Amino acid sequence: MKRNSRLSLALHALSHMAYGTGDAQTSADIADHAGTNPVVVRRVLGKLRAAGLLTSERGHSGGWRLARETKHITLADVYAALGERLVASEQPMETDTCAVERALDVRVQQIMREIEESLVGRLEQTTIAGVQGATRQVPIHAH
Amino acid sequence: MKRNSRLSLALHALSHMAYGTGDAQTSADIADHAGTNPVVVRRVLGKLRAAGLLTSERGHSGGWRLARETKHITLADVYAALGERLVASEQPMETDTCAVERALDVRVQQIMREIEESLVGRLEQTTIAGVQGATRQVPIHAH
DNA sequence: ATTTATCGTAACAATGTCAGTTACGATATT
DNA sequence: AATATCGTAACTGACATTGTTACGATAAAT
Repeated sequence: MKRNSRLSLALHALSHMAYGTGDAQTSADIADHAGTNPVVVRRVLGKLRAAGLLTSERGHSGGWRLARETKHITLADVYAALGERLVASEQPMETDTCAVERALDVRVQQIMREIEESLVGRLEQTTIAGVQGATRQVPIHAH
Repeated sequence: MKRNSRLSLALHALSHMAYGTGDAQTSADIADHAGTNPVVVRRVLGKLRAAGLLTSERGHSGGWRLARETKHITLADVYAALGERLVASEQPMETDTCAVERALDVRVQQIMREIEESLVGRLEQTTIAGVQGATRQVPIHAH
């Protein structure tokens, strides 16, 4: 895995769990399916749990479960849970530049925020059920 | 500078040049204004030149000029020029997973591409003139 | 109670990306 | 000839990210 792997892994895991039998999915299983490591899975899914999208249980026969139906989880929820800012950044401004430059900075950051908001708006329009459901419609070209 | 600094720097430089007197702007000047280094500026603006958004001249009294009016340069042009992929990635799929997993992979990547396209659609709606023009309307709070 | 399976988390290594920097050649003006 | 500027390579340091090992905490199974 390489870039945007957290978001990609989260979508993978959520979609996969939606297929599950109702049993909890272990991080080892999810890691196998997603081609990564159990600790990495726990790291990422831990954020989703903190956001109330998943629950986890320790101990024997523990693992991960969906906290709600996938049709009530949007990509924006996942994005927010991971705390990613693909476009905008929340760095404070430098104060040692002139007023004109600062105004330009403000404007550029404002534009970035607007784009970020637009992105989130788009993410709100797709649910995990939408991702997962459509998977069935994708033709599988087995080589 | 830290994150998304290339895009941010590009917007900065373009907006700044739109204010210029018509003289070419040197990378040193732009670097000063943007709080970075001339070489970094030349790196980033070089991509904009390759995309036909800017021209540059070597030698004494050389520098950078806009290749078109700022109202004919959209943020999507800049984004494309920089070759950034904020959302999607163009990495090839792994072939050693099972068909179901591959189908899920395909679907996740498809979703990412759709989001990327949506982002570009949003970027097309704002021009550099829009960034620059609105700057005048932003109140300057001088501290 | 012991064993086993699982999460939670810390610590570390390997890797990759990126901005910054120095240096120097090429080129164009003065 | 001197000067200013871009173009580019090479290197460094900072930082982010993933993978990995290790180990404690917890809960079920026996």
